[in-house]
Amino acid sequence: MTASHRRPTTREVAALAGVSVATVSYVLNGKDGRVGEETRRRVLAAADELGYVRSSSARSLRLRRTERVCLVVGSIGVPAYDQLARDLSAAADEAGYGVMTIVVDSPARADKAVDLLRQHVADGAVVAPSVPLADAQLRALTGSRLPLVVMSNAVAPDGFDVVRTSEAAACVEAFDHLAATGRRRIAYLAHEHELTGRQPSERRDAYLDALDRHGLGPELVVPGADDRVGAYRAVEALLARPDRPDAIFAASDRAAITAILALRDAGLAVPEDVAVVGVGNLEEGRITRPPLTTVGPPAMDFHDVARLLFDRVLADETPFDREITTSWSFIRRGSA
Amino acid sequence: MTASHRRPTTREVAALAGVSVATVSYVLNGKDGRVGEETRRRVLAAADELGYVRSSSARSLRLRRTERVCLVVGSIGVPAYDQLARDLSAAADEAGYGVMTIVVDSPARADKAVDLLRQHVADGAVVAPSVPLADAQLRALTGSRLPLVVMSNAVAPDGFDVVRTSEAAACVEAFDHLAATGRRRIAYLAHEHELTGRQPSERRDAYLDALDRHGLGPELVVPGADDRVGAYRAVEALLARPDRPDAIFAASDRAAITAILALRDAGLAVPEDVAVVGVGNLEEGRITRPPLTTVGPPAMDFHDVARLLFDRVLADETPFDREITTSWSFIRRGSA
DNA sequence: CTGTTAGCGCGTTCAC
DNA sequence: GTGAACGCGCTAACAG
Repeated sequence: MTASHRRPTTREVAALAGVSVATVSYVLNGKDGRVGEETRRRVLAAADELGYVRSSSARSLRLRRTERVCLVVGSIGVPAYDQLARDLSAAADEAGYGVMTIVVDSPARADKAVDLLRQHVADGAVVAPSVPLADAQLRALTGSRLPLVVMSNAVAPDGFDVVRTSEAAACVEAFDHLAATGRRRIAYLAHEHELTGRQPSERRDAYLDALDRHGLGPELVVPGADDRVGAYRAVEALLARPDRPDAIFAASDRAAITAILALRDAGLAVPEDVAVVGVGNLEEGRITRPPLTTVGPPAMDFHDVARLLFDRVLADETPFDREITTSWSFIRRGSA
Repeated sequence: MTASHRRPTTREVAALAGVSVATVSYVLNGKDGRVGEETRRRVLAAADELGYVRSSSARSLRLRRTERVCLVVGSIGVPAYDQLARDLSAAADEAGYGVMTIVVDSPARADKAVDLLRQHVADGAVVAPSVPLADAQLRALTGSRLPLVVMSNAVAPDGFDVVRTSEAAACVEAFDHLAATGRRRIAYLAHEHELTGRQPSERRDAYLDALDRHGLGPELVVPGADDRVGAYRAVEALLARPDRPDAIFAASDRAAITAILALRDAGLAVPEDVAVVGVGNLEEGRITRPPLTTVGPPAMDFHDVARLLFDRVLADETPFDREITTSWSFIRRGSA
């Protein structure tokens, strides 16, 4: 492998091997049966000597395919997104594809993400931001014929697959359980985007509805579900209130787990003094004392999502739109 | 915007606007001053009408630049990697670049990652797998003139920048502190890759060294630092031993925090019965009871890394190799 | 059966 | 404001 400044091209390999570029391409792509053994060897030797590596841009241009997929998420470091990233990355790897990640944490970034996607930086995308894309943005993407899997409860399949969660019923069940066991003052520990976003939150709607149906006090919604430190502080603040809650429903398991800790640190018993319910069904909920009662899917995995995407990406003709719903349930353990 | 099957090209926009493709390109890239206002408007209108979006592959090919960077990490869902991903993503976003993520969790994947990188799927990369790349792999990458920032204590700059952490001294300090406060049986809660990998671990070396210097018992190294559930189980197992430890040094803060919980659940006092030290200096260590004593950087951020990379990526000529060392310290809070 | 010729994919930019 | 070359790999059609 000779050192040189410009990357060698198939032309140079061909020249060195004394063959045409076509032959080089056939050899390098394993299209054997078209090339004699001896020639094959010469080409490989030449490529090796020059340190030839094909240009992925040129290849993508010619193939009209990038062999990359894109993951659009709301943030990094959230259990569900991380798992999605892992599962998609594993599936991509298996298919010989790469993964681009775009973090969409503002409307401006959403626009930029849509632009990028329309420029065909990837052959398909899983779209799962915490704030769903606008209809117009989705249409822009399907308009550019990009294979798409959208994770959202707010849209129906329309040129793309949809993966949704049916969380409402399970949440209702959780709140009914809290009410039935005598909780009168239920606090809701919310994600930031539930408070600022325009999108409805099934969880919070279930909360408001339950308060209403059971004739329970004024709503008590505070932020703090996004991270553990925030959750701890939020719970501390809740406990300092004169109308201290006797139950906390946290929009994330991480926050709920932290709530249990904060309550214990404050000398309160869970669930006797304060009941705690989380969302997500993290493994970690099994090691708290008491174990965390939660609302969530049977297991956190996104193989389905990855499969839907690659079905579309690798398909010859556009497949029918599909829709998968993951049913959540109320998983009663010890904290409520 | 007319619906059509093939994506429109600059040629078609040019034709519709009655100008040349060169003009279209100039207009679309804001190279004004070369184009009259009226023409400009016509081009823009034509592009809009056709729903023109430029092909990023063609652009990359021509520009010899992908406007993408790559992040190579050992896994997803680990606090430090997640933060790195966030910081890199933010920097990339600002520069109008995208981020590809490659998860390298096996030697085979490392080879594939190096291949991809050599094919120029990105204009530069931050390489930070839990198991460092082999020298030959690094050389293969610098050989293809790829701007590179390597996070590793095991290599010296050589055509790439290196970001290292000086954790040894702080770890030694931590162990000395444990010994000085009378701990005689110190357990080490290790990452899986510390046990299986060939790479030396500064933390564990500091541990072994300390045992030796202070004449402390046989080593007690168990896996469990990788995730919270594993950490909880590992600590339970440690406590069931006849030679129960009186101190636990966990290779991650997440494990250390979990250890505190497990100890409390077992009815033991921290630090009186068992001292706990973590690694990483997570914010979360401030909300445990007692607050977590840890070894780590003053703050977990990777702006430096991102800056180094983009300095290289955006530089006209290859800059000098640089090396940044983040000094860790022993941060004594309540748990030891 | 083995290998070649030649054009294509599409945006960018220099010389006129 | 334009013509045309160029970046580089892929493959259909063709020749020996």
